[in-house]
Amino acid sequence: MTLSVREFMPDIAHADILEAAALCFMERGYNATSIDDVARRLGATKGRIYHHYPAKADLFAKVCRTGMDMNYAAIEPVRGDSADLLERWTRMATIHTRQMMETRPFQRAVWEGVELALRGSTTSSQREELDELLRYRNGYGDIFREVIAQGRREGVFDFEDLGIANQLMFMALNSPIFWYTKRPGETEADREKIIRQVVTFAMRGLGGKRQTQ
Amino acid sequence: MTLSVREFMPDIAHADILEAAALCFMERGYNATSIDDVARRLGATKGRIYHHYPAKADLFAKVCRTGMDMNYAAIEPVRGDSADLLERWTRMATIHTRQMMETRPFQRAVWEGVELALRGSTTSSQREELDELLRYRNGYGDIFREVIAQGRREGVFDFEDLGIANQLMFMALNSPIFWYTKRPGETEADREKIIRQVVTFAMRGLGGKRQTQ
DNA sequence: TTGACAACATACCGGGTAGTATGTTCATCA
DNA sequence: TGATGAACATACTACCCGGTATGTTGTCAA
Repeated sequence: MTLSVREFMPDIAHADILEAAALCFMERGYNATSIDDVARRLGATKGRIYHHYPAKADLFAKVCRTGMDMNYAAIEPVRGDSADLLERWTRMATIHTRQMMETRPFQRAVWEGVELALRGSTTSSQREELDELLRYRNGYGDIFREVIAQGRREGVFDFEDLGIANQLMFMALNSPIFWYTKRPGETEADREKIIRQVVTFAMRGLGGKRQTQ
Repeated sequence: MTLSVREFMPDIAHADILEAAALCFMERGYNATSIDDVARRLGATKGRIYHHYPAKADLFAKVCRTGMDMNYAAIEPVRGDSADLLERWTRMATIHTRQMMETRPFQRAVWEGVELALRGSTTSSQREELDELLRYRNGYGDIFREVIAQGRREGVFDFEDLGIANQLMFMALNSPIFWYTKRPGETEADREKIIRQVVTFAMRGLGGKRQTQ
């Protein structure tokens, strides 16, 4: 049961702006999105946005950070779970994948933000913000990394290089941000079926010993 | 044995420009890359580029198409392979993954081009070029899709939805374009080890019955 | 040797956009 | 009730970049 964007946001006015920004960034990418685009989607003008955010880069950074905040909040309940390790990983992966689908605009911003940070060819002002996003995201990734590392020690997972395995796992779990779109008559069962396939693919890929069928 | 960019290109002058453009597009993305950036990398000026390409979009499209050309050429030899189906898939996947690593700048352009095409928020002039790239790329994807579909019928693969399985498979096989970087003292054996892990992950993810260890 | 053309370089223009400076409205509170 | 400031809208500027128009150099053929 992940959080909706609005529920998670304390400030409603900001949530409006952030949602519109996230949608624009998802549809056109950071560079191709103008502040006027975001304002137009809000039915407002630049003034409103620049009143709350000093620069476009700050707005983007806020969208990214909000996306990661939601991810952290979503998996927090199962982190200290005392369940079987493979079961814990499955819960985490399921929650994560669902998160990718339900908050897709924010997660695509995170993806692009990480790409921008890794390229590193930006001005020093937004450089720091993007680096912080990268650290924030790596911290999140480490949570999964530790689980699959322990899983390998316990013999429930089987892979060679931990870094590569983690990358491949996240590529699979994150992939819905690229190809998932909510269909008109889509039910909760449909979504669960998609999530199950993604999680199963990743688990098998990691050499998981038990089938999550 | 994949083709190098220069070997594959018939026109040398064009290869210079395309390589420089691919590197720029990889480092900064399409929108953030100016024609002057590409020219500067070439040690030239805009004039040289605009003499050969009518617009920035055409240059980008050519880079993408070149990337796909190389992919098609690389897997062509094993398409009609009479080997065991899982073996054939493994060869194709291995070649594809190696291709992602060796021609990474071009493949990242392809990735961004597909993203741009799917977003569809571009002017009608480059719209047609991007749509053609999309078809070109889908044709390539269908080659793999048919193999894993047949594999499922023969019982060597096991997955639910064919479309989702194909997406997940390509996410894994393509992933090196995001995280792979050639290390200083890297050997051919190192590269093969990486490729093997990627291919193994994808094969297991697809429910492949035999281990490629 | 000269005309013609390819292959560039140089100089310039125009549109789009981030950011700013300046209104304007409305609620709140002394 | 008037002053104050938040929350915007409006109007404007400066800059970057795609594209073009024009100049320059070398080559090659007749």
